[in-house]
Parts: sequence; C-alpha cells; structure tokens
Amino acid sequence: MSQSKRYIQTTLFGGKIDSTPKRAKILDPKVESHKRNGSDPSDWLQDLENAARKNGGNATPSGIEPACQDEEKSSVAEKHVEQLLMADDLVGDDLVGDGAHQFGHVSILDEHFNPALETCDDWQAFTGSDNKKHYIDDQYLFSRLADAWYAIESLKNSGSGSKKKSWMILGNCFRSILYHCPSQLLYALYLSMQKLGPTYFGIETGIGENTLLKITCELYSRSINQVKELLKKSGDLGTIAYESKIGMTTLYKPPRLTLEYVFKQMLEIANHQGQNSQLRRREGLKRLLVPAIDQEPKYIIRFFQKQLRIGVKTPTIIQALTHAFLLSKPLHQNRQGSFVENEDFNTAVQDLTHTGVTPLVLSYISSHLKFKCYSTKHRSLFDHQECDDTKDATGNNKVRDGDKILDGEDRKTEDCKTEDCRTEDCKTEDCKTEDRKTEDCKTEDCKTEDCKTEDCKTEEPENRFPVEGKTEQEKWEICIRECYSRLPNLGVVVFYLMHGLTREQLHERCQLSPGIPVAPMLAKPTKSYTTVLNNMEGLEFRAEFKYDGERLQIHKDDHNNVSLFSRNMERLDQKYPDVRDRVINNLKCNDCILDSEVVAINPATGKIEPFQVLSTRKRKDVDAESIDVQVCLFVFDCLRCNGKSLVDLELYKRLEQLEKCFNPVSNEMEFARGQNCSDQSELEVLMDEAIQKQTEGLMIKVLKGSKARYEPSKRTVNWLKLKKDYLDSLGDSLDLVVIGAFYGKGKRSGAYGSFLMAIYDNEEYYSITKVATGFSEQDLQNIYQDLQTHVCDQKPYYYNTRIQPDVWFSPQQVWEIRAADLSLSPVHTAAINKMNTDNKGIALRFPRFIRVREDKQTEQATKPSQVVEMYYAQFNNNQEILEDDTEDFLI
DNA sequence: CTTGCCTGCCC
DNA sequence: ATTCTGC
DNA sequence: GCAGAATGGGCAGGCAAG
Repeated sequence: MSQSKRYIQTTLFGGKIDSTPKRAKILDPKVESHKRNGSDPSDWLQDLENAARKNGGNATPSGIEPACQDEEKSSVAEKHVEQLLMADDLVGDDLVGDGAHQFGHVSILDEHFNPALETCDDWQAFTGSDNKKHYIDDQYLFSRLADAWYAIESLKNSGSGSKKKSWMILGNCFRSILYHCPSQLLYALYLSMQKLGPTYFGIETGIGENTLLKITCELYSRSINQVKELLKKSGDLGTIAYESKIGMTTLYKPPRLTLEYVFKQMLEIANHQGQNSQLRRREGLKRLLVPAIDQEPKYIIRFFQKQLRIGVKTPTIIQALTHAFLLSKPLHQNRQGSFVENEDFNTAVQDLTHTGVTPLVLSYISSHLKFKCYSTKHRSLFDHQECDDTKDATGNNKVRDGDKILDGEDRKTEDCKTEDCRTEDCKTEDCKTEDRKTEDCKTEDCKTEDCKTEDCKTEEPENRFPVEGKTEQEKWEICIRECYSRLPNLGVVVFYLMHGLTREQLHERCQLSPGIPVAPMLAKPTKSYTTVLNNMEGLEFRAEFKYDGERLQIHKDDHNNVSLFSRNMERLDQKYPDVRDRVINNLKCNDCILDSEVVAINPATGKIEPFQVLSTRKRKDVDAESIDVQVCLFVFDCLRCNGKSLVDLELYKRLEQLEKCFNPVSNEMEFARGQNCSDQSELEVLMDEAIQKQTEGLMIKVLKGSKARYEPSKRTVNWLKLKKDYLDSLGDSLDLVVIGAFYGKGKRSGAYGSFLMAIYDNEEYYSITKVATGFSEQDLQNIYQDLQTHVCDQKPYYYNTRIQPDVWFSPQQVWEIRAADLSLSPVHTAAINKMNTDNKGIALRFPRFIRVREDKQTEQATKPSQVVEMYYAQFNNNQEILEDDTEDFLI
C-alpha cells in the first residue's frame, strides 16, 4: 500500500455488502495497447468498456444491488459524496478489499468510477520500467491523463451526452489523482488548460508552430517537405508525431513521463532566456518527446500549440474539477499538515487571517501540499501580489514580492526549485507556522468584514446559488466558475476545495482584491438596432461609445500600488507608466478596481487615433517622460471600491460609485461617453456621434435589475456591442478575387483553411487580405471542389503579393468580403503604388466571407482607387477633412 | 550592427 | 477579433 | 445560448543569422 492519502467508504449505497469481494482487474489502456502494439489505437476505448462490463461493472458483483440502480441514475454524485470520506491510517488494504465492499468501477470512463478500487499496481505495474525513478510515491503517470484526453477526443461529435461524458471522464481522472497523489492535481489541471500557471504570471513557452515543425523533422527523421506533405492530409502536427512514434523502435526504454516531470520540463523550457535559448528550448522539448509514447507525443505537441483539440477548455475543466471534488471529497487528514479537518480549517484560516495571511499567501501554504514546482524565474507563482519590477542582482529575473516574503528563514523551503521536491515534507510543519507569524497584512481586514454587511450580500443571494432545479454538481459548477473568474488562480481555488469549504465559504474567500486581475465581462455582438431593442425589452439600459483601443483593468490598493491588466489578464504595468501616474493623481478613493479602455490620442487636438497607432506603443521599459504615443483613458465601470466588491451591484449603482471615484481630466482620464436610452432614435443619434468620434460603435448595457450585475468572464446579452461594421449600411464590403489558399488544420483538415484574396488592377492582382471565417462547412467543401480545377503549378506572374500560399489559383472566382476597417500592411500589396506609404499596401481588418459573387468577373473586382478611397474615408467624417492628421499617420 | 524570423498578444 | 456548429 | 474551434491583421520584443 502506498503512503499516499487514502479515501475509504464509510457508508454505502444501501446495498448489501458483497460477501465475495474481489479486486477489479487491472484495466488500463496501456496494458491493452502495449499488448497489441500498433493495432488501431482507438480500439482500446471499446475494449476497456467491454472489459469493465465483463468484470462486473454493471452487474451485481461489485456490491451494488440492482434496486439501487435507478437512484444512481438521478443522483449518483450526491450519493458518492456521502460515501467517500477520507481516512488516515486506520484502514488499509484489508478494509478496502475485504471489510468494506467494493463500490463502482476501476475504469475512469465509467460513471461509477471509484479511485479507491484502483491499486498502485494499476498504474505502476505496467510501466515496464528499467528505471524506477519516476514511479515513486506521489508521482502520477502523464499517460493516464493523456489517455483520458484521448478518450474525450474520441467522444467528440458522438452525439447527445458526449459533453457530460467529457467532463465526467476528465473529472474521474482528477479524482484518481486526488485520491492517490493529491499533490499532482494542479499539474494535471494546468496541463489540461495548456498553461503553466495563472495568466497574470505571464509565462510563455517561447515555442510555436515553426519550432515544433523543425523538432518533428529532427526527431522523427523527416524532411520539412515530407512533414508539410503529411500536414496537408492530417492537418495536425500532433497526429504526425503520434504516427511517427508508432513506427519507431527505440533502443532503450526511457523512464516514463509523469505529470510533475512534464510540467517542470515545460516550465524549464519557458524559463530559458538569452543567447542560445532557442537551442536549449528545443533540447528541452526533445527531453519531453523522446520518452513520450502512445498518445503522449501528440498532446505534448498540441500543448505547445495551445490547442489540445479535445473539446475541453477552461469551463469544462471547471466542470471536471467540480465533479472530482464532489465525488472525492477530502475531509480529514492530519498528516504533514496537508489537509486540515473541516472545522479546524475555519479556525486555522481565522488564525492566519489575524496574522495577516491573505489568500495570496495561503496559496503559498498550498505549496506545502507540494504544489511547488516552479523554478527560479517563476518561483513566486502562487503569490498574487508579485508586481515589483525591480531587477535582481543578475539583472535577469524580477524579484517579486513572493521572493521577498520568503527571503527570511523560510527560504529553504522554496529552494528545492528545480530539485526534487518529494522529500521536503518534513519541513512543512515548521514553515507553516513560520509563515503565519512573519507575514504582515495589507488588505485582509476589508475582505472578511465589509463584504458580509454589504448590499451585495443581501441582493438576491439565491440568484448566485440557485437551488431550484439544479443538481449539486450544477450548483458547485456555478460557484467554482464564479470564484475562478473573480480570483483566476487555480492553485488557490483548489487549495480551498481541498479543505472542503462550503459554497458560501468558498465564495466569501474568492472576492476581488487589488493586484489580482478579474476576468473581464464581455459583450455579445449584435447586428441591428432591432435586436438590441428586443434584447433590452422591458429593461432600463444605457449606451456607451465603444472605443477602439485596448481594454485596461486598473487596480489601485490603499498603498497606492497600481496594477494594470489586459483583457486576457496579462500585466500591462510596464506598458502604461503614464496611466499609473494618472491613476494615483486622479483617484479619490482608497482602493479600487476600474474597467476602462485606453485609446491613442493626439494630445494637441484631443482627437482619437486609430488602433493601429496605439499598437505601435512600446511595451516594455517605457519611460513615462518620453512616450511616443499618448493615450487617453475612458473609464466605464467600477468593480471594487474602498474594500467593497461592487460586482453584484446594479450597473447604475456602480456608475454612481465610479463618479465618486475619480476626477476626470480631459484627454487623460475621462468617463466613457454614454447615456441612458429607451428607443432606437436615441441609439441612432448616439451611434452617429460615436462614428463621428472615430469609435467602433456602441456598447449597450442593462442598467437596473438582476441583469445589471457585473459578471466576470461572461459574455451575455446583458452587454451588447453594436459595431458600425455589423450594420449593413455602414460596413466596408469588397468584391475580391481568390488567388490562393492554405490547407486547413484540425476540423478543416482535408479542405482549405483560409484563402488569399486580391483586388484587380490593370491586368494585375494585388493581395489585400486572407479570409477564413464566414464559411459554413458546406461552403468549404464546395469551394474546395470548385477550385480544384483552377489550381496553378506556379505563382502567376501577374500576381503581386508578399504572401506564399500553399496553392495558387488562376483568377476565377469573385467573393464578397466584409471588413471593419482598412489598414496599412507590411505584407499585402493592394494599392501599394497609389499611396505614398513607405512600401506599404492596404489590408482589411476583421475580414469575413459573405458570399460568392457568381455574377461578377474577376476584372470587375474592387479596384485600387476604390480601396484608397475607402482607406481615406475612415479618417474623415462629416464635419471636417483631416488631411493633416492623415498625412501624419501615413508618414 | 542590421536584418529577418518567430512568438505572443493586442484587436 | 469573427464566425460557424454540436449539444 | 454556451463552449469550442476554425481562422483574420499587425505590432513589439527577443533571438539568430548575416
């Protein structure tokens, strides 16, 4: 029996105890695929299910009375929760094997999966190791996760119920990990999300499609052209790696990959910097791919492509995580300070709270659950308050608050960095108590106290945890999703879950806090005024300008620390030091979190500049004194103020608070222009103004009632965006000629994934955009067929473009393409000699396919003169001609 | 020291 | 970003 | 209606190659 934590069943399904318990047969995909070695890999799923059935899965031998099975269907999860309690050493194999009876299945694919029935042998015996290094306790085979992914991938498009099955399987995999090696759970979660830590830590692997292509060639001894040829067919480099590996015989058997090894190796790859870093990254990648077998190489490659292609993204992970903790709930564990008993946890947290330990620091404690794995550069991964940009002695790595916190006597606990962390348990006790005492509090008081008495609490709490008609799973899903949106650090959320918090407790502890980004609320695209009014029927609403800039979430704490985050929760502090100063100067509140849009502005005229100007701003080491692109901030929401979370308040109340928050300064920091509306004519008037002011259109938001809350990370009809280019009368529509195409990937494999489009100019064709969206699947099929006859061997001499598509076509078809804007392009050549623009052509922003123009000849396609006209029209409005500005912009 | 490729992140 | 699609 | 997966233009930054 391993020393890892054990759960046992204390109560049972009401079924009789099976007098003849037996161990479930070892059922693992690895066993099967190893045996068959090279046969169709998709078979094992079926094999597994058959085997499970044969072994008493659905029949009675496992101890389930048939009478219970109806109940099972309705609320299996709830039953399990009560059944699976955690125990320490009191019980061992004998109780699981004999004393208690066996419940459920050993197959992760089964609804009744029970990790307690798995033995270590299940995933260790078949490792075929000549090197036991990776198989010691608390290591979990990566292949088990990869196999779960594969099972899910195989389910895709298999019909109704496959979604539920997806998160069930993944959740069961998490349960297995949680049960046998809880310290490894976070690795599995992050790997499933194709991330190596919370977004705001800014970890990049630095490996992309091209590097992967080269690696594939090197590793599997193929030429680039060979691989590219294969890519045409399969459309997936991962599959190519998988197939290549199948055909390879290795001289020796390297150690098997474990979750921890894979994760650490990936993090190490991410950490390489400076000279030869690309080489070292590639070497690191090989260290992952060489030992990878079966499904592993495929998913390793897809990880770096940030595309697992199994139909699982964060929302599904949350579902799976919920499933895992609902069915395998840790309640009690005294050893090594890992888990604290439920009641104790509250006092423990109280205790910690008084000594100033914030959830951020609690996340450090979670590192004592051996969620520590990060090497030097990202050592402070679990510290949310890292925001210090000072360089350390080497000038390379940033010293973050987290490092400072640990710089005292506690340093030793974190020093294991790249070393093996497994043997560090003994220190956990000491460190924990040390931590408590040495921390000092910053923002904790407000968090625990204020929010209890706030209106947000009294306002429809049942709305947040709707009881009616929801299963336990659904209630928890909602809660955990919401918590994760407000505190987007899985380490912390999982830490809380490990302590068995109730939903209310969890929610209370996952409140917004300055310095930690909140997933921003998003808006749904709307195509007409009518749709807007329909959606807003019976509701009070407000319309605001939709500025064409960069979303910016502004945090200020009571020590005047300012942090800035992008729409995707990346740090932007370095990019906007000027904003930082403005925030400190203009804010009237103690602390706050604001939602806003930064827009490039001409400070002299106060005129808003196009997005393309903003995007030229430097991103790193920006000196506030010498900024080339000036910006204005348009603030439109307030998520937290003076210690109080406002997200549950109605929009109009948040706006009231926002007004009290800061002094607007013209051309520096203003309120987003907007007003309450009630009918189409008001919207139209505002839209005209919005267009005149060079913004994208309008945002329409519910002002009052339960739909007026700020719902982090959600895209609902409570916020609508009405962009001018969505409206038929306003967008730019062009008739373009298809001159080339690129092979599709993933679900577009076997057809073209995108097309190169051109305008016609006096016997020549100039590329203006690629287009890849707007096609139905049928369209793509038809187009693929239609264009086969037009494929050229070579690039026609009368094509003028800097882009090299996979295939060229002779000019035949004309398509209608819609776009939001036109921009100056370094790669497209449309109208290049009609403009004085430093060898730049014109391109389309947000191009989409509308329809085939059967009625048009290629010579009737849009002409350069028209494109030029459209381009300049963007900078003009009905009031004035802005020649000067335009010239400035072009130069 | 310049140029070009690659990546990640804005939209 | 936009768009389409399965559930 | 949600979640996922196709794909767009274009910029700075970082490194490698010349």
